[in-house]
Amino acid sequence: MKGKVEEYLEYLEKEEKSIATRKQYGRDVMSFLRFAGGARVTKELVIRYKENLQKAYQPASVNTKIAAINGFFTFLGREDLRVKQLKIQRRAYCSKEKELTRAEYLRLIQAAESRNDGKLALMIQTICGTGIRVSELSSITAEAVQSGEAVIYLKGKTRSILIPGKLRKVLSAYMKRLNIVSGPVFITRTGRPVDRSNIWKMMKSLCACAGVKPSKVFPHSFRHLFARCFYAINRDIAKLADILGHSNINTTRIYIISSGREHRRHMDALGLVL
DNA sequence: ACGGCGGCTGTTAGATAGAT
DNA sequence: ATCTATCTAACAGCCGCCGT
Repeated sequence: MKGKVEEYLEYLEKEEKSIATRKQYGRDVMSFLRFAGGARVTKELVIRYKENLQKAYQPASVNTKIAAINGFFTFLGREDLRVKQLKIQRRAYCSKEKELTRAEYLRLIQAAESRNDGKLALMIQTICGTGIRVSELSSITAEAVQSGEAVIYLKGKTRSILIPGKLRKVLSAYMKRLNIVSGPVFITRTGRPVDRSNIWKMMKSLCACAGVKPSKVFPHSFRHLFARCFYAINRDIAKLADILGHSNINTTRIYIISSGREHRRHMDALGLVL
């Protein structure tokens, strides 16, 4: 089986799977083969592997690993070895450990300003003001700011998002100050778009100064804050899905599920317990 | 020391194929 | 036609090295 892994990866490439997927699958298949340790692969063995995974990983992670080896078995023509994924119930509320409030957001911006990191303050506001993903930040170009519209290509599709007027104004001023006339607005001294791991690091470094729990501060939490604020104001989930670039409303629902606190309040408000 | 940058593992967001 | 299971692609978190 080991010899077939290379072929499997080549096959995935021909199937136009992305590099990230191929790397993930390659790693997962190899870790299964290490578990098998050269023994003949049987359904029982695969099931035992699955049980082992469950002890060490989150259910969702177990499922990605199963997806990888299932694909491998199908590639080998061994459908009989495929195992079922774990079932996961959708959460009705999210933990408040991760839910960033508006007040905390403002404190973070202030913290960035006060340490003269205007770039970071603007990057955060750009993500939060448009709802884009951190990897989409490089799509915010000088051209996009001028036209007020950014075209984003990700997850195999393109979409365009609007840059709100106020944000355009502050970004223009920033660009003028740094003499940026084309290409991505947020660049490093080498001229390349700021790397996401650095954005992550910078955001975390603001926490102590702003008095915000670090667990709440990471690039995606600002996208969530955008979604919650948007929904709180106009209650239009279909429109929100368009802006976030979701082709499926179910995905959008993840963003607006109420916090545990709010969920509890709603349930108390029912008044069914005397 | 400090930001830039690449890379690794585990987790989650999000699209899609297939069942109902 | 809609919902769900499955699959895929990205993010989170972290580390280590590098050049300034």
